[in-house]
Amino acid sequence: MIGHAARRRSPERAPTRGAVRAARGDVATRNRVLGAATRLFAERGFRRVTVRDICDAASANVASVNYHFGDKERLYREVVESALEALRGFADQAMNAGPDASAEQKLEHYVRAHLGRDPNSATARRASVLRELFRHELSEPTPVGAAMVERALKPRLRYLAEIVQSLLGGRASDETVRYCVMSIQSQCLLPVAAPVAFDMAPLRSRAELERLVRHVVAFSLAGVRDRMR
Amino acid sequence: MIGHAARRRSPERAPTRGAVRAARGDVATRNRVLGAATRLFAERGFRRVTVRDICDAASANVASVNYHFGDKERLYREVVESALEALRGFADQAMNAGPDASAEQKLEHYVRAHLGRDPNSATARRASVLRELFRHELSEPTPVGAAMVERALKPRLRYLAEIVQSLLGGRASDETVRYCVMSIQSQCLLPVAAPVAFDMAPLRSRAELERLVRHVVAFSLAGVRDRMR
DNA sequence: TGACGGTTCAAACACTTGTTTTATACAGGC
DNA sequence: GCCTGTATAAAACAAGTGTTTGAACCGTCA
Repeated sequence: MIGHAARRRSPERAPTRGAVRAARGDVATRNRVLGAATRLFAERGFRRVTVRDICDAASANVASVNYHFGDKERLYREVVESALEALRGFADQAMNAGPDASAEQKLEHYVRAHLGRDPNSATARRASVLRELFRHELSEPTPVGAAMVERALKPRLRYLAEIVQSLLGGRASDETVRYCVMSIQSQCLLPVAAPVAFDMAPLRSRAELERLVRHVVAFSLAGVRDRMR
Repeated sequence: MIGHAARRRSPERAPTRGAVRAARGDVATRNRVLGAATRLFAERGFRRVTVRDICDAASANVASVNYHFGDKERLYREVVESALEALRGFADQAMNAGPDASAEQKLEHYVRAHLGRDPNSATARRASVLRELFRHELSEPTPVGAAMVERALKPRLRYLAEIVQSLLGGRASDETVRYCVMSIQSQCLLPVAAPVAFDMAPLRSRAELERLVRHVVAFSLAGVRDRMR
């Protein structure tokens, strides 16, 4: 499994091109497998999905995972890679409140991108795939998880640090900034990471989401400003 | 596995008593297995531990799990049960700041119990077992997880709600109180639930922990008070 | 002492899971 | 036509996993 090299000989040279059959009506098997794997890995995590689950869901043969991706782990890596790629749009949007936004407006925009999004929107769903994958990585770490932190989370923390620094007028220690970032990001992450912990499971109404966003923004602004003195 | 009844016939009547051998030098096999299982489940979660792992660690035979506990799932349940029991001391302490403590002092005491504890203390280690178990439950839910939320988390949220209500002077809506509780508890939980996300992995010094506690308290007090207006 | 009963052990069983193999189908180049 | 390379299918393989079995061990007590 993950962390071990493929057992015997790995098909180093991936099937170069071709997909002759796929030119016709149906989606290429490779894509169907990738799609099913994305859905299932997000639902259950790496270990709790079998290649048979994936291939059944994709109406493909058991061997197709190994044929098209080498092994289960590389399929997982490709799923994560695609999710990270698809998330770029989300991240760009969350970290772009407009050219002349104040620090307060940036913070509100950032929080809203995380908590206030209609869960049925396309970006929200793509973002939620990565979030689910990440959630599973927390308790079931694979070497892939580090890449997710590095590419998806770290940039946001840096962006948030800029906002906080700006709010504090540059008069705070690095440690204070780090703690404020942690406090804010915790509020953005935990409710979605552990919905069960807060009875957040039922999907909230748009109005309720908006009140939640306003709460987190107000709470955090007050918290940060208190640290200024 | 979990969620399914035992396959053939389960030893309904647990081995009544006895443990004749254990009266002597060594710890009873049952206890060794329970201890090893606690450690391993906390480390890796239910599915990623095999009964052979447990029995090896406990220097016991493979059959001992099924003999003493019926099956792997019931062993897990007993581990969680013990952890919940052991945690009671921690919870009592976290939710008892002394007879005449102010709401502010209660909050500080509560936060310190969660974030500011020397990770090597006995209570902290017992609490961390349950936290680890819970962390795994987040991404790999078993029927046992609900009990953990109900018995370990819900009471704390209620206690925190009392503090917040007191801080707000009873002049806030239930929703506001709920959101404040969420904001505070998020800060108490996430850093320990997802240390990798915040570079919190290296154990912090006592002084650093103390500063973190003070930050969370100040940040949260300011946040709550802001919601009062 | 010898039957009894709780306990332990090595081995086996039944099943799952990732992977490999072997065979077949099919399109394009010779 | 044949040959080659790609793609899919069915079956098999090897390792791992939860569980069961049947014998052996060892105090206890009639």
